[in-house]
Amino acid sequence: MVSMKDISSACGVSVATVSKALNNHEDIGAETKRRIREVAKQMGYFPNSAAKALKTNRTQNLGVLFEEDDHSGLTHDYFACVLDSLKSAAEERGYDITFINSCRTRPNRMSFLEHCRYRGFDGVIIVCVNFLDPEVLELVNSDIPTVTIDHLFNNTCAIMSDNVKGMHDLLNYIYGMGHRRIAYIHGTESSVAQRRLSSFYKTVAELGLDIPDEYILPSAYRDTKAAYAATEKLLDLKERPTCILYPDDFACYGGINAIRERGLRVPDDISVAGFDGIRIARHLEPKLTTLKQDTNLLGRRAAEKVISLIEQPKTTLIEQIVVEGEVYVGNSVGKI
Amino acid sequence: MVSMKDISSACGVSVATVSKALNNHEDIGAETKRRIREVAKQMGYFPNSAAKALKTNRTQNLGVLFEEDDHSGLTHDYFACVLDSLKSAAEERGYDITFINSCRTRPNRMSFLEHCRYRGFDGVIIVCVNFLDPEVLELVNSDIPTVTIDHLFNNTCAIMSDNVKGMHDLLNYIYGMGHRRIAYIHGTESSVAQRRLSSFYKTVAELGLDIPDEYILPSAYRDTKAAYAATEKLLDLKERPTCILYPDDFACYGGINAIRERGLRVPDDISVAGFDGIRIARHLEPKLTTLKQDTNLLGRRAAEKVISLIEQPKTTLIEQIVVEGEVYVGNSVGKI
DNA sequence: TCAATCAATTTAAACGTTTTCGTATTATTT
DNA sequence: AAATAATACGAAAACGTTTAAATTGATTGA
Repeated sequence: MVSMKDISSACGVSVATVSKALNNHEDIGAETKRRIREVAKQMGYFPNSAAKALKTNRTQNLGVLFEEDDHSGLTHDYFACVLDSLKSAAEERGYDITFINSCRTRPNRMSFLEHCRYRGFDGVIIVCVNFLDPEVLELVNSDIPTVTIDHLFNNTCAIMSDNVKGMHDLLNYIYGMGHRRIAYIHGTESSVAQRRLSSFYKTVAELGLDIPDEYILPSAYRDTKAAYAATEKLLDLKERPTCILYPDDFACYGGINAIRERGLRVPDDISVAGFDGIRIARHLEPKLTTLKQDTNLLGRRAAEKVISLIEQPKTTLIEQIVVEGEVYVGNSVGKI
Repeated sequence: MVSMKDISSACGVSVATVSKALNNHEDIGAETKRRIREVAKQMGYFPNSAAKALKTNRTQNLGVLFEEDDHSGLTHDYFACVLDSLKSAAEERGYDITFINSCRTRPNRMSFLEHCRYRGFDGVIIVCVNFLDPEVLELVNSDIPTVTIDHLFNNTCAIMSDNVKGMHDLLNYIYGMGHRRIAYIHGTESSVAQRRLSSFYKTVAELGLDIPDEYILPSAYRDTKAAYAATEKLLDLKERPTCILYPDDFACYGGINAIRERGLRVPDDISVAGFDGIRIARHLEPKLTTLKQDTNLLGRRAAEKVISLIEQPKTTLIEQIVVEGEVYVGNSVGKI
């Protein structure tokens, strides 16, 4: 590897001059600068990130925290899309992305925070994780610039997909299609689930709908079996709903299976709506009517925010950034 | 950050002794070692990876190269699953994962190889990329231990999903279900596509089938529209196939749409089979009969291989590791 | 003309490790 | 008891940078 020393010898200047020339400092003569840069390029010089990091305490590297346990992180379309966009946005700004989470069963493993310190991440983005995990809290409460996605801590920046407005819009669309008996099979155990559920209640109240309790059923995210079972319950009701909302698109297909199994058609006999807007749903029949979350913007905002926390810590607000989604109109919700 | 110096002061020994104690060198007394380690733990010491890397030229960090252009990398179920498993396997062995590819439009961006040198990756895994890209070649031809997935270079280790056997098994299954008129809408422009196609020809020959030319149609991967169009062509034939193979599961649903649009049912009127085994396909109707590639093993083997190239360069063979998939029997292929 | 200012460059220390080689102490052999 | 070997530890250099402070030489102002 060619180092600054090599360049300095080649140019007959000191290493300091080379460093300053390459970093475009003010106090180096224009001609010297030009010469050094030319030689550097020609010799194929590239900085050594480790040395730079050691000296500056900056790595230009961001840590990303993803849930490992159930492999719902990377392999979940929503989060994968967020990560993809996050990554692009970070790279545009010269930051690389490294995964934080190391498997928990490793002997002598580091905590998330320890791992971050070890690697010297300039900032951290927490994408999808159990937010009650003590290790996550430790990380969030550290002095490392942190941004969370879809979860609100009191001392970090959060990029939030607007689940409240999302549910509101989706419900209004469905209402607009003439539906009055709307059931909601909702996710559980996350603040996102809570927000959607309360937005559901609020919106049906606004719309003056009277939704019976048995129309509201809990079901895990991305669990087609559970959604199937919940759907069956709804179909067994004497007065069955005309439209069913699901925790997410994936689960929605579990519900569709239950519906079809009874010889009912979507959307002719009963309508369904998903949530997320996973891409494959646009290519299947029925094309899911769903709330498409703006994964691209979510990832991008997260990267931008954490980088500005790193680079302008004073002027960057600790705030909650809300990213709106939009109703994607497929053909799973019919007109009544 | 607490450093070795802090520990050395606290213990009244030299930094060298601390380093050796923590790295479990032979020439440090048992009691001293114990004491140093205890103090280190108690002071919350963790090594500084940058300093360590600077000194040892080892980062314990692997670079992963993913295609960016069409975002078919991270957000593609197959590759996401491979990455997920890759990541777990690497982390079990103490290696972290960082993305290599930085966006190509950046001014003054580094080539892949430059990026790897800059970050000092100990090894590289190339997952999904245009293998003809000069930058990829430069990387592959460098002295950095490299493993490719699903592509064979002459000088690197390759982890290959067994597309030949996969196609063979899938065809045999379909044949076993009584199908004789089997069409293949195949992917293009990759060695994977080539291998599958030649395995298709070989297998139909073995089976003594006579497949007319018009049963073989090209179509891009994951392109539902193209698959739809190709399917229509097949359905227009005077003697239509009884089963259609698709480049991948995603595309297969495009084909299913075309079939259903004509009032035909899968698998009663016509059968279809996918390739990949993306998870959602098991939750949809029809459940795709497909060749499920072993993404878990692919990722794991890749991580293991690159790490052994790093840690035992002498004894590690440059070889091709083949990972078999298996026919996943859904209900999209019917009995004839 | 002499000090003062300024621009351009260098010196040297520092970042936190690892590692070679040397030294001091103790144990073993003769 | 002396020589030798083994054991435990330390000194110092090195890795490739950055940066504060010092230095040099030229230019300016009075």
